[in-house]
Amino acid sequence: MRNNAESRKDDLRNRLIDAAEALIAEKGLSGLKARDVTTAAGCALGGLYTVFEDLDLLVLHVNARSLARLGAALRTAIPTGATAVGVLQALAQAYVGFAKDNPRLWTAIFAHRLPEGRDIPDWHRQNHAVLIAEIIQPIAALRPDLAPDALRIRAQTMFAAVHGVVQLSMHGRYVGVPDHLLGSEVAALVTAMTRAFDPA
Amino acid sequence: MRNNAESRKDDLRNRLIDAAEALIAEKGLSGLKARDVTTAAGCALGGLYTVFEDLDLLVLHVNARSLARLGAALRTAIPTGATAVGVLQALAQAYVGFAKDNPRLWTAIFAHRLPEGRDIPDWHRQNHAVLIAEIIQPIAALRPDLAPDALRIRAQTMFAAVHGVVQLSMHGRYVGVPDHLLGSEVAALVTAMTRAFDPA
DNA sequence: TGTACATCAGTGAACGCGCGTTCACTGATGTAC
DNA sequence: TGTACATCAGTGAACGCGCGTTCACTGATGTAC
Repeated sequence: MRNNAESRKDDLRNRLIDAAEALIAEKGLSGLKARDVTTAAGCALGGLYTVFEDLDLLVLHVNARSLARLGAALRTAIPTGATAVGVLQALAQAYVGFAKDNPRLWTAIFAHRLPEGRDIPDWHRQNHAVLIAEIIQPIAALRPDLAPDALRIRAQTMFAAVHGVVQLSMHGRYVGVPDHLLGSEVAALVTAMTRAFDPA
Repeated sequence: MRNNAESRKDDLRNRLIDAAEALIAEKGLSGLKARDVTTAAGCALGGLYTVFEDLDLLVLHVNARSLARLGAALRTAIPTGATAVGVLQALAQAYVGFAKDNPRLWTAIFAHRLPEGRDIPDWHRQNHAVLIAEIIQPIAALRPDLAPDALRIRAQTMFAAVHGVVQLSMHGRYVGVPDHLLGSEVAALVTAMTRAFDPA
C-alpha cells in the first residue's frame, strides 16, 4: 500500500517535529542536536535526513508549529463585543502570556537564522503573518482614515514595540522590565499607542 | 621596565579588540573566529589567551566599546534647549542611526550569549546603562509625579519599545517595518508614548 | 496460501571539519655584577 | 660598557571534541506468479 508507506513517513515526520519541539522547549534552540532529536523520536540518526533536507528545515517546522499555536492563542484571547482598544489590550496580554509560557519556543521563532546566503522559504515567511493578523482590524477601527498599506505598517510597529518590551524583559541584561511588571508595562504601552498614534 | 612590558600588553590587547571589532562589523558575531582575530591583530593564536580568558571575554570588550560609542552618540544627539519630548525624539533617531550605521556591532550587543550557567560580569552589565541613561531625565520632566524606581521602569519600557521596532525592522522576517519608514515610525511611536504614557 | 524477488525506508558507523583551547617551547627584554 | 643569566610574553603545532551529514547496507513491506 502506497498509503501505508506514506502514513509511516508522516508518522516519522511528526515524531521528529514533536521531539525537536520538546528539546527546544527544554534546552533552547542552541541545545538542539540531530542525535538527540532522532533518539527521542525513536529512529536512527540518518532517518532525519530521509524526511528533512536539513536540521534547519526541521527547526523551521517547529517554528511553524509555534507560530500556529501562537496564532490560535491570540484568536482565542479576543473578547467578544469588546472595544477595539480592549481587543488590542487582550492581544498584547495574550502575547505576553504565550512568551512566558513558552519562553524557549517563543525565542526560537525569532532567534533562528539560516546559514549565510540561504533565505527563508516563502511558506515559512508567510507563517509570521499571525503576529500581526489580529491586530490589523482593531487598528482599522481606530484609524478609519488609514489606507491598507499604512495600516499594515502601523500594525507592524505596534507589534514590534510590544515585542521589544517582552523580549528585553526576558533576555535583557541590566536593561529590561522585571518580570512581574511586564504585563502592566505592556498594558501602559498599548494604552499610549492607541490613545495617540500618529506622526507628529 | 615593567612599564614597557605593560604597555606592550596593552597594545596587544587593543589590537585584539580592534581586530575583533572590525571582524564583527564585517561578518557578524557568529563569523568571529579566534584564528581570524589573532591573524588580523598580528599575533599568534595563543596570544589571545595571554590577554583574555576566553573568546567570549573578548566579545564582551567589543560590546563594551560599542555601548560606549552608542552612549557618546546619544549624548551628542541631545539638542540644547529643546523640550523633553524633543530630546526623546532626538535620542530615538540617534538610536536608529547608530543601529543603521553599525548593524552587526549593534546586533552583537544583544545577540551575544555566554555559555549556559556562566553569567555576565558585573562591569559589563553596568555598561548597558547607557541604553536608558539619557532617557530618564526627559521622562522625569514629563512625569514629575513618578518616583525614581517607577521612572526607571518607564525608561526601560520606552527604550525597549523603540528597540523592538528597530530590531524587527532589521532582522524581522515578513513582520517588520521597511527600512525607509523606520525613522518615521519610531518618531510616531515616541510621540504616542510621550503624549500619554500612563497605565489605564 | 506459498515462494521468490524487488523495492526502498530506515540504519548507524564513519567521515570530515571547524574551531576553541592548551602547553612545551623560544627568543626578546630586562637584571645582576 | 660588556657578559651571563633569568624571566616570561608570545608562539603555533597539536589536541580534542562536538556534531551535521553521508552512504553502503539491511530487513521489512509489498508484488508477481
